[in-house]
Amino acid sequence: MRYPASETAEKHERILQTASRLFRRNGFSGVSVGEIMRATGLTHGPFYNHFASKEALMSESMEHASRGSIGAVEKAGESAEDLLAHIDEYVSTKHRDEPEQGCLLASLATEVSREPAVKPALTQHVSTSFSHLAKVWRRSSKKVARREAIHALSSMVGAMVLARAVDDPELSDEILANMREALRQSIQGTVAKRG
Amino acid sequence: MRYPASETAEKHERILQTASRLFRRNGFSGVSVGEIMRATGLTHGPFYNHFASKEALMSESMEHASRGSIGAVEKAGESAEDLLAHIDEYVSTKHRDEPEQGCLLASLATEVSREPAVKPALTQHVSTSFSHLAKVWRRSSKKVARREAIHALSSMVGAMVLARAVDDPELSDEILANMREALRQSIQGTVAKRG
DNA sequence: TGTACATCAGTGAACGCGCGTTCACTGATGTAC
DNA sequence: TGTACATCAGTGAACGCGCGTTCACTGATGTAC
Repeated sequence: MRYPASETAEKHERILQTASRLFRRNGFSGVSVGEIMRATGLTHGPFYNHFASKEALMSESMEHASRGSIGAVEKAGESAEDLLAHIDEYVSTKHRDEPEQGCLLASLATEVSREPAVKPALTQHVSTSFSHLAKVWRRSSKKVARREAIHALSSMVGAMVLARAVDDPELSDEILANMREALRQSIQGTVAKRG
Repeated sequence: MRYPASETAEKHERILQTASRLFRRNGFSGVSVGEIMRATGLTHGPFYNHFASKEALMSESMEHASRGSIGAVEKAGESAEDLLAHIDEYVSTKHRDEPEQGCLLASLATEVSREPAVKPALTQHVSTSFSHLAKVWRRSSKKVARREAIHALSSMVGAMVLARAVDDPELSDEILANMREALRQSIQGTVAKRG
């Protein structure tokens, strides 16, 4: 049957929202189209009224998640204090235990490296993140600022990936606590100096 | 038909070898049992003479890959020079482009975080790696040594994950080059001091 | 304003496919005598 | 040393299952007159 036109866009949005959460929790290959539609409260058939394929949804949901989180990264780039606050949130047990609303790089980057269709969306997100974060080192040279931004973001992603993959809760907590401390030291050291 | 007993152990080893390469290249869910057996030169039936399940193979192949690579990590822990040499190999375009013989953390850690059966093997690998790498900071306190080891390994893994996920070759190269430089700076700074 | 009809998002059964896994069977090897 | 037979890794057809995707159909909505 036909439905009010106004609902279509809203449903599209809800599918994206659900997909981006489920993908971050279980990975692209760990979630079926049917599951996403069921979780959205629809049957699986009309999926193809909204998206050309699962691959297309993967890419769009990545853009959706990026739009939803890039604001926090921008804020983190405003000052060393903002960056340190962002790091404390990012490199936390809460973020480790709740991937579905967390960083898309930590949950999906490895799978994206095997899914060419999703790479452009992720590349955009990474590139923008570096630019935002580099602003923290505005008193240093562009070269140093960029290097430190890359170092910081890579460390955060790597620490989260390892903390989630490890079985031993103590080791996992230790990875996060040490990384927060290491980043704090590193940032306080580099932001102060001129490059 | 029955085959010489001597061949059985050798075939088991070959399956592990093939699996650990294919898993690192395409991920656990990106490789089927049939593909692994075919690549090993066997039919898929006898797989279950060697392994209880695909999950069991995933775990054993992780241990196999760990055994094959932990020596390089041990070597890296011998001195700051050895660590820097290891970093130059690890954070390289060659390693980025050849995941099948590369670091299992960079290729598989995210998937392992959703595969409880494989976590113990990976945890062991991570734990041992930290211990080996921490030796580089033998003149610092245990606490600082461990923190720097965690920082270094997480950065390396994170940089590799991002470099592989990104579409733009220039950005990817830039991530690697900057991370090598950032790690060099960081290690030269911290190894020199006492903690 | 009321009526007739075209639209098209949603429905849900069905498709082909590849997956992990099972199993009755084969036959060279290894062993008992 | 020679023969008879039990062993068991390898064979390959077959299994049930869930996947991504398709499609003939439905019927309330929006539109033409």
